Amino acid sequence: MTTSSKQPAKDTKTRIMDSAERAIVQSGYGAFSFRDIAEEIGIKSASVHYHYPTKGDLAVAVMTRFTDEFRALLPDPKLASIDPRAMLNGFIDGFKKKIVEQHNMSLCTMLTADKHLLPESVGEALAEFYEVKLSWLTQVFVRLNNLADDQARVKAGQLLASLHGASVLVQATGEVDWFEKALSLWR
Amino acid sequence: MTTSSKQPAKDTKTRIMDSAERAIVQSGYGAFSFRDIAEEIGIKSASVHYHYPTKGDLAVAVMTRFTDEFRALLPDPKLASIDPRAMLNGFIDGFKKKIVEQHNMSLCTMLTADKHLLPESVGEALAEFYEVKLSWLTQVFVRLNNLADDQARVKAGQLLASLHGASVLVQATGEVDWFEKALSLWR
DNA sequence: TTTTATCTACCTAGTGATAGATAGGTAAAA
DNA sequence: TTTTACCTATCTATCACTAGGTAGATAAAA
Repeated sequence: MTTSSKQPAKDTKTRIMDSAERAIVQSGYGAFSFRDIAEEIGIKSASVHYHYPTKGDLAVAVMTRFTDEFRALLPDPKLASIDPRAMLNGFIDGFKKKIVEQHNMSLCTMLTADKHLLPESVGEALAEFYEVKLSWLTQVFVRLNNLADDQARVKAGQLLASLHGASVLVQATGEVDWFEKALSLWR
Repeated sequence: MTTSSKQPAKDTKTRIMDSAERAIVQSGYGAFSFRDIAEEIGIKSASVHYHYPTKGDLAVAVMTRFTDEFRALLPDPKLASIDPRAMLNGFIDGFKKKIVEQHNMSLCTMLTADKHLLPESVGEALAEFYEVKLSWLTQVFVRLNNLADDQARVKAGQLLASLHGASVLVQATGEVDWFEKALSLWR
């Protein structure tokens, strides 16, 4: 009774972002439309513009939310109670879950491919996301392999490339096994 | 004088494919148009449809030509006169040239990202290209590391993932250095 | 307690631009 | 005379985006 009768399931802004994220991940920035989103959640496209004036605004909101949720999932790399190996595997598993189980490429890979079409603001949100991943992985490699910062950052880039490239392979061939094969170097 | 006066510089079909390939690589399948291509080469969009009835036909032609040219550049993996290490480096350098110097992602990465939008025929041409790369790399790794076929194919997938992932990193960050960093594992 | 004003979240109806694709014509080459 | 390679002109669909309106909630003023 007292349990938040003010919260009507999910608010419209959230439902719009959910739909947009799914559409971008599936078809890219150029191929998702306000009309499709509106239809999916049962309002008119003009009402989507009410919440997010432009397509760029919506994409930035999606990307920002994604980055925040992602950051929240990452443990502190310095946390002594977690083995850095386990952190790495957790990171890889998280990526795998997104691309293999949902059967598409990651949000950031899709937006990167469409970078020439993006408003600058979306490009910035995208760059920030890569920086979050790179700096977290760098810290983990520093701990795991006793490396200097710049050396660890190179390794972070290598792993990140393997992950993104694995998603390309999976998508292109339709064979999900390629993910584990491509990542077996790191496990 | 006798040098092919039949070949008037470049025929229209070729110029259309050149323009389409550049456009796909730069902006993806969804964001290249018959109108843009027509304007670029100085004819009308209806005339592009004369040569390639549908967008899918044009994309298949581009992808097929790309695969053929690519295949022609690859040396026979069994050729004793070439060190397999050198073959690998040549492969990586070829990829690097495409994505770093031309400053965009590869044709196949772009089309893979847009796979949900592609006519089936384009998807098939794309899959064939990946198979060409994978089987060539597999043969090279068999020779280089004395591996069984299936083990070598896993390594081929790992390298291919690194390459494609590196192009994503370069595109996302704008820092071309990421290519060599991500590939340093393999050189 | 009623009125007035404001805000939220949607709507209808439309803009101009652009997309892929087609019908039908023309002029030159084979 | 048929084919080739282009053209003009147009079709229908869809795009992002906007103007202007409305029902309902909230809240301050009378």
